[in-house]
Amino acid sequence: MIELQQLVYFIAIAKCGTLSAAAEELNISQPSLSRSMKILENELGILLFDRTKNKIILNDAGKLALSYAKHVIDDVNTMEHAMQDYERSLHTLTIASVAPGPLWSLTPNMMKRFPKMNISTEINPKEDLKEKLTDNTYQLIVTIHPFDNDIVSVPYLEEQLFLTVPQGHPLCKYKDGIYMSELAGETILLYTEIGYWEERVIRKLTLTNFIRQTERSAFQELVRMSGLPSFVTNLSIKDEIMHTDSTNRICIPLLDDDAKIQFYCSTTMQNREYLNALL
Amino acid sequence: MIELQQLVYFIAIAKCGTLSAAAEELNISQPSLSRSMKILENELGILLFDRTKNKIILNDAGKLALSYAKHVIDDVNTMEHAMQDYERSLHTLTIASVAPGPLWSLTPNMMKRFPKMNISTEINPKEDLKEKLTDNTYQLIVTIHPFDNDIVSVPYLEEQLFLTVPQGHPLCKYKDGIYMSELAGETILLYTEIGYWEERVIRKLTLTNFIRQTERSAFQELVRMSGLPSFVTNLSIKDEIMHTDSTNRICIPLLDDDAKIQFYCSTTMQNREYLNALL
DNA sequence: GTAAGTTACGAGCGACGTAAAAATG
DNA sequence: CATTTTTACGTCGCTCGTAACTTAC
Repeated sequence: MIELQQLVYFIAIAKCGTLSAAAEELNISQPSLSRSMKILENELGILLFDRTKNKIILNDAGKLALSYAKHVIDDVNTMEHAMQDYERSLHTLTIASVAPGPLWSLTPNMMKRFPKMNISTEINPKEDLKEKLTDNTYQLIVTIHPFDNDIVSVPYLEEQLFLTVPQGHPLCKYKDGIYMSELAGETILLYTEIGYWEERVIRKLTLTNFIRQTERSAFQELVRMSGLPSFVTNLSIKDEIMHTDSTNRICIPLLDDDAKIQFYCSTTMQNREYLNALL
Repeated sequence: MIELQQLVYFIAIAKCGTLSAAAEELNISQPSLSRSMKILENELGILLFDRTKNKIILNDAGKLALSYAKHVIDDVNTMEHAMQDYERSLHTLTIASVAPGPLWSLTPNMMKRFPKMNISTEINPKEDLKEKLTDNTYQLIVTIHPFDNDIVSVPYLEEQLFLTVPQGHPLCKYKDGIYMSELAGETILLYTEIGYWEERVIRKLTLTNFIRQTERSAFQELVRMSGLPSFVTNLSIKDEIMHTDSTNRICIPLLDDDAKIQFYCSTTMQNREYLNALL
């Protein structure tokens, strides 16, 4: 039987041009390499090199064999990588959510519950979460609706949108609640990485001016320094409370139905142990 | 590095279901097989089997690995066969001719000149001989025209068509020569494997009746027994002369231009040594 | 108890490296 | 004379097989 190592050696010789150079690169002795190639030639039943007394070069058969050998080695490498990827996937829990809020508690929760797993999270407001759950791209998804058909779903968290404004801001008069329609003409600071909230609320506020900021820390700095209104939710408020206190901002609940989302956490039947933590 | 043998073992286990059965089939001991699989698992970095104390079955990773392993082994087998085919091709001289006549002398000629080669011959009256010479399907071709452009051609033989009839047959009056047009209405025995002659002459004799025979010996028997006319050529006549004598048949040359063919023997530049024998 | 898999141990084959030889430019 | 390949030889390691052990049906 051909040995893979022989093929690797053979490819190295083709690449390096001489036995000596290839042996150097392969960290083996040159006599060993010479022998290996003779054995390979015997196994294939055909000479792969034109040999003169002090020169050895691929002949036509060698060139033919080279293309096959590369193919075989490529396949072996593909196999090894595929198996490594699969092994890694066994230790990776990928969570996708339509909005960031649920991940703030779900991620640490899962890290504690499955300490040996690599937790990978992703905000994906698109429609393909269920599909990617089924094809195992994701093992856990957070959406705004439950699923059935071999998918297990549980209600997870409810997220309520608030507007925060500094003390003394004109909007303070709505401190018991405000409707989105009343934000027309206002300028509001907006953190951009909010997933489905963008589509759910922000796109509808066509008469409101937004100052967008993608960097979380820069956004928080702007909130503190500018005195402009911004959004928070019941889920984000723990992060923001420090700033809320230090700047004396007040939280105004948004009263529209759209300002409240019930999230559901779903996974496949075979991964349902991931949901036990939430029951 | 993975060993191909390990993959072969692995595939055998998947096929046989148990280590014992696979070891039996592979003609190795079962402990050896058990060890090989553990080593393979180590090399791939992932367990391929679910092991209970006295049972071992492929897990999901194993099923994944199996498909890759089969692919790798297939490629190796393909490589081995390709190299064997190539090796064989180095020892095979394939000659194609548009008609059988030239092969009767060319084949023994080449066998004597290249005694280590396997000589393979083929009658091919189609237009693709030059193409198949270039792609090395054929190494030597016999056609009715010479070629140029990296192809070496030499005139080889001239073949002249004759009609043989028994003594006393009405056509004997044409013993100095006959035209094809004068064969209208005659019934003639025809050996079918005549390549280009079929198209060159036979198809044009629309008013002549043919009794076709594919088997050479049966054809010769028919010629001897029936007293019907048949065709011979200057190249075939050595085979037929015995019958000609024993049955007192006479040969009548066909006088049309079409009844004479000049053949050319051609090969590629790299194989031009094959033509040296003919110069 | 039989059949299957794993562990332990000893033997043999094979691959490797060093050293030396042969050949070319 | 330097570079390259091949041959010879001794050592080390790997794989194999036998034997013994464990476990399940």
